[in-house]
Amino acid sequence: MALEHLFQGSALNAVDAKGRVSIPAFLRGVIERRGDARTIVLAKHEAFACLSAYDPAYAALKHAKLERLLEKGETSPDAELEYQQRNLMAFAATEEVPYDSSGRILMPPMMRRKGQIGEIALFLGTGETFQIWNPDLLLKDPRIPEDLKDIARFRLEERGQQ
Amino acid sequence: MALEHLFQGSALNAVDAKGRVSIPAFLRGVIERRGDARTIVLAKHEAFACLSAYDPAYAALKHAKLERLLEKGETSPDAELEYQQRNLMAFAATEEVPYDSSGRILMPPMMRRKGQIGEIALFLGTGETFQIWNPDLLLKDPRIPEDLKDIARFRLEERGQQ
DNA sequence: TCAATTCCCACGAAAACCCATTGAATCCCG
DNA sequence: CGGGATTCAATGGGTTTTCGTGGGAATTGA
Repeated sequence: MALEHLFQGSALNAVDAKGRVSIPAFLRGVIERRGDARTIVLAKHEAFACLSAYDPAYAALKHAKLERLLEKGETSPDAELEYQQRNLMAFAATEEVPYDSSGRILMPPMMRRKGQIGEIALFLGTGETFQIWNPDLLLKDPRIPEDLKDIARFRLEERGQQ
Repeated sequence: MALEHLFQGSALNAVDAKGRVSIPAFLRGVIERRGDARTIVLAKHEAFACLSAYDPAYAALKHAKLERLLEKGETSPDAELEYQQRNLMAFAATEEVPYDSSGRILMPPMMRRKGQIGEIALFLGTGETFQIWNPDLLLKDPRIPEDLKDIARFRLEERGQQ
């Protein structure tokens, strides 16, 4: 597998009154290098109180990964069911949204609620995908490494001083 | 693993008013021989009060290693969480910055603070990666071998005489 | 018709780009 | 071997472009 271009870095962007958010340029760059889409796929993260996001090309890859998992651990009826459930989550519970010429998406209301995103969205690159957080929720989560919280605090501070 | 080209040597460069720093040419040479990118990845060093830097190719290698680890030992929820945490640290807590035709990067403010880099940056090659130090902090660190501090002192002296 | 969505333009700050200078290292050729 | 010429690296400064963001006009649809 191994994707050539990886999402990395962090940024804090505003969600305006219309629900628009700029996808940071450095993430858009990766999306457009991976494929020629100007679109992102949004999903609720499986483990954290945030959204998971990626490009359409990655969605296909993810599907292939699930298939492989099934074929490896197959024979068990549990595995089959789990596969069905994962597949549902991977595709039905996601939304694909395009970004405009200035790099903004219109955050879908359902996703905004699922991710509990308020007026400010924290973007975190995680390699194959990236995450979108309500920064306050990240700071509260005990599973998040302290060093990363420092970064979130720095971004908040940076923005506050303007 | 084993990368063919290794970072070595030391240099002291200025950080100007705009936050720009020249990446020493001998380090750039290694980056461009490893891959064809003209960018470096910056991260806070895990142990020292400095920054760790490397090329994107090395970052991808690191990622592939993590992936393999997960696919081998997965299913345990602990393993899954640890994977998430490592991924966050490896990608969200780092920044990728391009250098221009004259070999300079714009040191991101967050990294500059994390590494406590002032007006002068000390570059040290360490094989697979290189480090960027505030020279004063290096001289103060008791864990740094005296011989290395001598090199730092020499570089400072060299520069002072101009 | 009114509300909501999409499109378009505008602005300020920041980043990327371009050019110029200096000093050091290297080359070249007698 | 020496010394002038040439190249390259590091750095300073100005200009252009991009990015994130707000707001208004146009369009859609109930």
